[in-house]
Amino acid sequence: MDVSNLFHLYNQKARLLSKALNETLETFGLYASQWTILYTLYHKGPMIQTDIWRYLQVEAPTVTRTLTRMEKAGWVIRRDGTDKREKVIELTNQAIHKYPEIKEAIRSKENQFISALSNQELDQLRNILEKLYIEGE
Amino acid sequence: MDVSNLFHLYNQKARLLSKALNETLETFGLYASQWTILYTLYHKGPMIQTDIWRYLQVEAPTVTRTLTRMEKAGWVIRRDGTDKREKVIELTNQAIHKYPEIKEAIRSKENQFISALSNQELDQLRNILEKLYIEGE
DNA sequence: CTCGATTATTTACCTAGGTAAATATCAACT
DNA sequence: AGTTGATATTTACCTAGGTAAATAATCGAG
Repeated sequence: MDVSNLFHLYNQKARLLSKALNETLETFGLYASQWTILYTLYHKGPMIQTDIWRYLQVEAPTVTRTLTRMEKAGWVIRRDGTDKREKVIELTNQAIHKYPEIKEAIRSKENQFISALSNQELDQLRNILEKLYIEGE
Repeated sequence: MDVSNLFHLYNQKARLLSKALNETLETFGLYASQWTILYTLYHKGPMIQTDIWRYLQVEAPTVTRTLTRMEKAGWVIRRDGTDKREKVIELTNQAIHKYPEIKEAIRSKENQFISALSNQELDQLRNILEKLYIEGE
């Protein structure tokens, strides 16, 4: 059995899910990738950029750029750390204030995505995703 | 149970899988997204651009750009259709010749990705992915 | 204390995806 | 035949991800 179709399907769905989520977030002037940073900062408090990209498993330049856009849009503030190489990132009051509303919109959309799945299937999916073997991860 | 982590995990794996596949394809001077077009043309023969993007479920400009890069790299040829609006895309001899070797490299890598999964889990994954509900799809 | 290595961030350059709008061609109808 | 509407592709402008290399600041050993 050829497994290529499976990965093609996987990637296709990933794209379509992001696209749909971006449409939902458009109302808030936010993008899915920015939301993952907002979400992380909301739950973990102020963080160094390095901690953010390591946690999210993306590269440093990706976070630098996304934070620049988020700063411009008023979601985060960049503060110099005591270690002058570091930048401490924290949410603005506006971001904290709007968080619950955005979170609810996303919860609703995500529930729509999985509306045809049983709890057992959700467990299976999580389990399978964690078992994917990616070298160097 | 919050389902956000599940989607975060899903997207993270999607990124890491693409990254790993791109590393494998680097030897051939090819990228994962270009491979999906090469693969499609190899199996379906010459296609109009519109047929390609509808089949792959991406937008037209995405295919325009990727084909431009693939043409420059010598993987495809763009020919004018009888309908002068259309461009017929076909693989070069070079692309057809190299296909088996690339296909094998990908097959090998993908088998590594799923090496910890049973056949039952592969079926489950395919089934779950197809059940994801994305409006407008 | 200074010099070399390490670490944090940024910059420059690449692929890939999206939307909105411009072009160009075709089709169909009066 | 000319006009109108639809279709195929492209262009311009945006976000997001990656690598390699440049900067800047810190750390540690001698």
